[in-house]
Amino acid sequence: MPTSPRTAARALHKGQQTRAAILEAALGMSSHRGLEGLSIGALAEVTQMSKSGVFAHFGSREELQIAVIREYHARFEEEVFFPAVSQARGLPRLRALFERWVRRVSVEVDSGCIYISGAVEFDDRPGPVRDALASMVRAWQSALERAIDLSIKAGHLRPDTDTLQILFEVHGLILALHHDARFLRLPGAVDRARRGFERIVQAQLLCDPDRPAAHSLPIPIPTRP
Amino acid sequence: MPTSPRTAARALHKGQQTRAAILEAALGMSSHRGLEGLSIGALAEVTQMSKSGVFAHFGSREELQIAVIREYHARFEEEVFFPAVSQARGLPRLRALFERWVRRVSVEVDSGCIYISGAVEFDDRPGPVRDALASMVRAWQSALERAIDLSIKAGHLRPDTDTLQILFEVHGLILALHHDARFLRLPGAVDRARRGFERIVQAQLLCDPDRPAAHSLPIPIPTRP
DNA sequence: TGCAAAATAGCACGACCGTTCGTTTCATTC
DNA sequence: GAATGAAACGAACGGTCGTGCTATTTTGCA
Repeated sequence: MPTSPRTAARALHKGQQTRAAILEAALGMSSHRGLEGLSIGALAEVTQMSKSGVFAHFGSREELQIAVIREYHARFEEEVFFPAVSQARGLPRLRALFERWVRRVSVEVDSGCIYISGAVEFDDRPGPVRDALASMVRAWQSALERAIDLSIKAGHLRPDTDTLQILFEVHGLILALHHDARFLRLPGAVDRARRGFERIVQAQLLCDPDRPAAHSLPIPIPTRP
Repeated sequence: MPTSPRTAARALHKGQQTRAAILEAALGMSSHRGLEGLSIGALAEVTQMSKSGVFAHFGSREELQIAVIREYHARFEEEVFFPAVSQARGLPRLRALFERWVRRVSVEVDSGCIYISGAVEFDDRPGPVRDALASMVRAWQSALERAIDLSIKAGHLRPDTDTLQILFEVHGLILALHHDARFLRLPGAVDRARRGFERIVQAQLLCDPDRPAAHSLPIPIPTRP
């Protein structure tokens, strides 16, 4: 297969290639230590490079942090959002979104969610990093908001449903899951989150367009390549 | 009033006095920057002392962090727990606990809850700080657990109520409140938390021993001396 | 194959970190 | 007033941090 060298789909130039490798390591590091725990020196050690070599790819620590946030967002979309929007509008799609979100967070029991840790680290530290983080979180929240709205419009949820209230409570379930599973290391938090979700949905249910219990969705467990 | 100088109830010796002042400043600092953001140098600047002067009172940064956690816990108890246990067993007490918890977190919109930020900072950083934090959080959670259990035993909540599930969901509401109010700066998060709590309680209600809407409890707003 | 450009290394800087140590200040007691 | 013990200071240490510089190597294209 002849690849035109400059714009070839996958034939990254050396620079972009190592940049991607650095970003990969940075993603792992900030999942563990948080975005503030991201250190160029430690990153250089992991990637077997010099500090300045790592540094040159991003120009500043702040830019690196923002790049990490963007990369995390892209992966989150790919793993949670995109597969779920292939489901039918309304409750099935909303269920798929939540289920994949739960799975993502429970996979992250050993690595942490950057949205959640970042929200705590930057909640009163204004600047471009916080802005980037907040805009990503808002994007995800309005995606959920749309899914809830569609569930109402589709007649799956009661028309007097308070969309933002549902969003608030569902988000709370995820945060509690992250807290209990990751900090307290309690078992069974995943099921508690799922049961909480079902309880919220049941209370607003008009008619269930899906199987009654959504505990075993036929969604294949996503594997990261 | 003659005070015997050594064991006088309130006449703290100079050492304990400045130690308390340092702790006060440290509490404020770690509410804003997190326990990891606590810096002896910055603390010395705030308290108008030398770094080594501050240091000597705690022996290490870790000990300082643990002292901060203990102090935070004591204040949390005094402000949330103790006043609430004066309420009648069962739902009234549970409502009071939640309401005071909500108020505390919403006051902390400008300063942050150490339990929440600490959980994120130390979720995979083992050591004495994490242990201290976890034991305080667990203490608070089991206090809530007891209150929920008493609500069941008192016949206020259905006997088949899953105590830990309620605890999980209620905790999620607080975390969502902290996230939305503090990071996203969304208005109305406090009411969303209250409505979420009422929804959870209503679903498990046997007979309401209190006024139907618990939005305006006759609890005086606690003011910190 | 050669050459420009991109990528990386090496080194040093200033700042801040927690910690140590010897000294000085101060209040209390004999 | 001298002696004693606690409290605070000041300077320094070794370390890590992000960030500039300047070489040097590597890469990709003519």
